[in-house]
Amino acid sequence: MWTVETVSHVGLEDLDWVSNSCTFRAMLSLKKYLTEGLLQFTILLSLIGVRVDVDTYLTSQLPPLREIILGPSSAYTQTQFHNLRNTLDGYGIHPKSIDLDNYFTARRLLNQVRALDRFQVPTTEVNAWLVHRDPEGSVSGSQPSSGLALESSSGLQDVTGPDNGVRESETEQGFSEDLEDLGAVAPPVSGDLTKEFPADISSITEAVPSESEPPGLQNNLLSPLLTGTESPFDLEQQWQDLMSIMEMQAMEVNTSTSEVLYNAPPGDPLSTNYSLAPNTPINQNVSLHQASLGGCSQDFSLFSPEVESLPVASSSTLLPLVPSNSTSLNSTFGSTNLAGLFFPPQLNGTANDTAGPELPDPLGGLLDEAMLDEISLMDLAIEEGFNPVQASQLEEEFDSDSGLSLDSSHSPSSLSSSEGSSSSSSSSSSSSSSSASSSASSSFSEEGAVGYSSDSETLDLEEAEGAVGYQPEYSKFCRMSYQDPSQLSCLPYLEHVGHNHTYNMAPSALDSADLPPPSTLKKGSKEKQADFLDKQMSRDEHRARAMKIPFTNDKIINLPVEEFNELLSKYQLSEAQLSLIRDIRRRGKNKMAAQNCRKRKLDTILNLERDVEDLQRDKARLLREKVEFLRSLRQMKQKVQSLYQEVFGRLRDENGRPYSPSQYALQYAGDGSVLLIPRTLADQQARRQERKPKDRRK
DNA sequence: CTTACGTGTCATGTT
DNA sequence: CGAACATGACACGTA
Repeated sequence: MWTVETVSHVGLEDLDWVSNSCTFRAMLSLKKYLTEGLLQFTILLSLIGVRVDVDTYLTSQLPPLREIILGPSSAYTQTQFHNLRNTLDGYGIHPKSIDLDNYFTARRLLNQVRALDRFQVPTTEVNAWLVHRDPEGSVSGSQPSSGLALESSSGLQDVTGPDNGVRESETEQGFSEDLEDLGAVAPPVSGDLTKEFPADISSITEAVPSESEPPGLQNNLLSPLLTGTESPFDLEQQWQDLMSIMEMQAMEVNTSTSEVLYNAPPGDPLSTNYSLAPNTPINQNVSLHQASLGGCSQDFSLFSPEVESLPVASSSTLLPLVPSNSTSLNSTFGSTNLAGLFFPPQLNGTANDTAGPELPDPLGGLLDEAMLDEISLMDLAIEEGFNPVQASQLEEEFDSDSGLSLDSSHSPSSLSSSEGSSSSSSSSSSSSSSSASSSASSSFSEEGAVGYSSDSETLDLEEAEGAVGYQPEYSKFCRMSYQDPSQLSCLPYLEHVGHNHTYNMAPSALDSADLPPPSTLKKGSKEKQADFLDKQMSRDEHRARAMKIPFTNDKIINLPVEEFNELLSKYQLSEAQLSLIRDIRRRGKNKMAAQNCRKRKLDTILNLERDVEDLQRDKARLLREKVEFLRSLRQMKQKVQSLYQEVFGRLRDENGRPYSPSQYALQYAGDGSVLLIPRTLADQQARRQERKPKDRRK
């Protein structure tokens, strides 16, 4: 049902409050929706110019696109202008958007996506166990100290100093728990190493996750990192998988971000399916214990001080395990720049006196991949129509190490983006149409009423008749801004105010009746003026005058039906007059309708332009966030790798010698523990694990 | 003269 | 069913 409605024809300066307002009007028919949807879609595509792959980032959650494709036209539906000033905070909803739920949902989800810049990693613990051959072949979990149980070594414990009591107790507890899990079920082992390990070694690394461990992300992130035996290709593959998972999760806007990041979907093959091997053969547990990753729950993306101090904290637990030849932890761990530790594949100086092959850098491939990904992002951003400012901004942000500044919705690049696009993509329409609309239609929106009055011309005419310097443009201008409050007299129902009704009188009578005394105007100018005024009159006005219609066209057009009929009944009118009056009324109303229609159409275009700009902003923001995530992930991996190397470098066999990275590797288990296993087994597991995600993904 | 644009009008469909 | 409204298409005037 349509009440007195009009188009909110907004100028650019009005977009703010218009975009923040929402009104809900009657539902249009499905056909209309489809028609309008096609129109909007077409306009949108043409406005975009370049292909904007917003769906990749926004799926279909943003109202504009969704509405365009699926349903109610947000921009091209009718407006109850009374509500136009109702504002909603923040992200623009289309003033005529019907689907408020969609809007709020999209808004909330967008906020959640924005919140992704806080990349949190829950606390977890890394328990490192030495798994190696026991010369005696009879080590069980109940005898942890028989082998390399360094934490039971009093000499080593002394290193920790007196303040380590708490950690020791923690260590003891974790140790015994792990013994239950691992050692207690470990059968006596003897003979060849590989034979020693159970058939289902992979189950070790897929062990049951501990409570403190997020099922999804943590394993996803860490498990591929700690299997240092994988080839760069494998790691890249895993990294790609990781990233795709992250992307999917990040874009899974139907669930909260935290849920996405922390709780993998129930069927997530990467997070479930962990089972502790019933018979986990451990020869000797020990050497490293509870090398903690706790503290990672802080904002990881920034590597806040807490996180930076993490290695130090863990080092204190490591200290008792480490013989005297360890390097300073601060020098190796506290530094943010871990590249030196990292990329030289050799373990740090403390590690290796064995001339084995260098430890393959398990993360080099990952980082390279990350770099490539980021670079490709940059290319993508540039290719897909971001203006140079945006692109350079993106580049700057990526290059800068100053942390994350992801509040990009109002970032300079966003502003420049919108400005740039509005000045470039819509230069023609926004410069011309917006200027036109801002003058003509802003008042239209302000006033809102349809109150078209063909009388405006008449009024101008009449006013001009009394004015010496009549300006031809004035009539037109008044017509354009007939909704201006100052033009209330143009409104049909106020017509009687200060309005003479000699409009339809014969020109001669009109002249004599209305014009100022002859003293002020010469007859020649009077005639000229009459001619001019004749030209100013519309055709219908001329016709009405010719047919001697006894009332104004304005009344004919704008009077309500009853009053209109009443008016007609007061006069004796010929059939030709009645027909003309009906035509005048019809045409007049249609004229108003056409004007409204055009304003609405223009408004639609402006709104679509704004939607496009919003989407481009969103896309740019999401791209920046993605880059930030990649950076955070890279930093986290560096940390993990540093920890890995640190832990590995401090492991000592029964003879106090470090383990060769070519023969042993630390294996990350799902329950947070870390096992030292022969590299051959690690390779096997890596291969096995590598296959699984691929199969699952299909 | 051509073209783009604004406007009015008509036909037709919708509310 | 008629009035009012919406809109595509066309005509016309003008810069």
